[in-house]
Amino acid sequence: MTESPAAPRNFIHEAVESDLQAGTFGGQVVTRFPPEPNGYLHIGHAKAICLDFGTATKYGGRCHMRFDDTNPTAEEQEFVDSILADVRWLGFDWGEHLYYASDYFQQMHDYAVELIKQGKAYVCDLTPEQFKDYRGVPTRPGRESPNRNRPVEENLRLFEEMRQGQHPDGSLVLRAKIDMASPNLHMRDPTMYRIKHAHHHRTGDTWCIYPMYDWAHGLEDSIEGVTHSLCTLEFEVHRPLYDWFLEQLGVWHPKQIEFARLNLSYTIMSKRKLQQLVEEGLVQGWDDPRMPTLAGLRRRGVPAEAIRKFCEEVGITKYESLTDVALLEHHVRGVLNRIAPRRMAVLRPLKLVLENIPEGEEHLCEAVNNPEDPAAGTRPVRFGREIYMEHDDFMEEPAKKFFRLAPGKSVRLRYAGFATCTEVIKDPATGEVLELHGHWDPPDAGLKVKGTIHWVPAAHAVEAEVRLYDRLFAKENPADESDGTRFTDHINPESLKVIRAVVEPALADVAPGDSFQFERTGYFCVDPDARPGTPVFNRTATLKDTWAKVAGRG
RNA sequence: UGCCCGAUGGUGUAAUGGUAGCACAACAGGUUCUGGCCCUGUUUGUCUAGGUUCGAAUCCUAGUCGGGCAACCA
Repeated sequence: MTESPAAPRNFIHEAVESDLQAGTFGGQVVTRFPPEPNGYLHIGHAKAICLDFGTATKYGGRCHMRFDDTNPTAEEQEFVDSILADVRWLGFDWGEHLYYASDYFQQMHDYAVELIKQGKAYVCDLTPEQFKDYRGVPTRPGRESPNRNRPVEENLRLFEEMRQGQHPDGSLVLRAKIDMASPNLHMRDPTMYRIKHAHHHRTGDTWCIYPMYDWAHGLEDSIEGVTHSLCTLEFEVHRPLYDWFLEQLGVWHPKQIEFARLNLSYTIMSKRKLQQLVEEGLVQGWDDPRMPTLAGLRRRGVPAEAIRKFCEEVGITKYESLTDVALLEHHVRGVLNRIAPRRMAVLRPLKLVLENIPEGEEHLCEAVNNPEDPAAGTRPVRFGREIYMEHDDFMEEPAKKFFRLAPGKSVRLRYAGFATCTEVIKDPATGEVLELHGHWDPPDAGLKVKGTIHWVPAAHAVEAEVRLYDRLFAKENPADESDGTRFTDHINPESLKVIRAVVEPALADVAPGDSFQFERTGYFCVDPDARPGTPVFNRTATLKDTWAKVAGRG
């Protein structure tokens, strides 16, 4: 593992340490990451993954990768595959500990029979409407089902009939007999099994009854010898039930500990909402680079290491918070700054003709590949009479503190000496600046200039498609619809701008997934859509732009 | 309104009865062939009211505010 050394301690680690000290679980630490294979993983899951695997690693234990596949109508093999790939990409290794809840279906069934025999579970034929009615509401106790005192033998017979497929979907359920007056709704005789004549992606048609989460999850943990079952806050009210089942059965009893899920500003994390974005075509798929899915972040060019560092830094608490997406961006830049090779790319080209360089004459410049990493070496870049520069690096009437090119002014050309602007060629009709002419001075001319700009040699410029991504939502907390608006109302119309840029020849031959820093512009990652000769780059993040702030202030 | 959980700068967190610290963000400056990186500095915080204590962010009580819970979902 490439985890940074001192992962900060949190209240869960304290609990683990105290269990270790007390010998509660025989000195072991076993955690698990238990996704349901019904969607793609997102950065919120990454927090859980880092916690589950990180805690196990920290205390010399192990973490199980387990699919909680107890609902065949929602789950698919496609999601199993993507989840596995995403966890691996994030940098975690479950070794041989890959499990499926569906592998325990027989064992869970047998435990259910045992509970029936103990008189602690019964088959109930209440309709969903009646069920709801009998359960009551939080402020008032429920009523007992008329089936509650069905004899054990009859319960066994009916449950067996359920298993054999003799009853239609929804006609019967198996319920735990706990307490219809409990202030905790989940303790009011919760459902353990429902009938679903559905094809399961792993067990096929072997089963037509499927266990409910509360019944299944604790058993999965117990069967695998999990010690610390870490989950999000909304399961807190389920804990008494988790404990109740394992106590009745007298089996291995892990400790469930809850923590707050991750919320990111300008982002939505709900699986349902993400699905809606995909289905309504508001994004281009689960791996759209604007999506907070791991697949999307990967395609965007966000390094796994940045996600791990981010997850480590947001910490683990029981307080529901909204983390600033700027913190993620900070780690993205931090990692990429260290490893991304530098290249020159001009996003909005403006031609600059250096009149004192003869046509056809070329100079070779030596460009540094990564100032943060001397081992990355240098590369040659050809330089000649005509170059492309960034349109934004020219101002006909320069603002105060504008250190770039303007009529009569000079700038340094990165690695290639100096340019002084002598003439501005404009479209007479629109006034638009079309081309610049100027004078060139070699690097040793020693002109006193404050600015350096990047450029691409016109004779060797390579055209590229560049996708400029920005945050998907313009509202800090788009998931909050309490103001009467819907999250889709706040989609940032500028979240994607596709442009044609010119890049230096060294960027002509790149592979999908390669990351670069386009000097002075941002970090970019090669998209799988790239074809030989026409690279496609996704903007991962901009560079910090002090000038934009100064200019923005007016 | 029944039960459960929580509350520390703008944001995320640390301090486990003894100097409220770190990171991000913001701001100011230094450095610089990237207005990047790096470096220095500044601003801003313990929800309220009582209580325990020599001493409370921390313990107790009450309140306020926020979140969660009424799928045959997980």
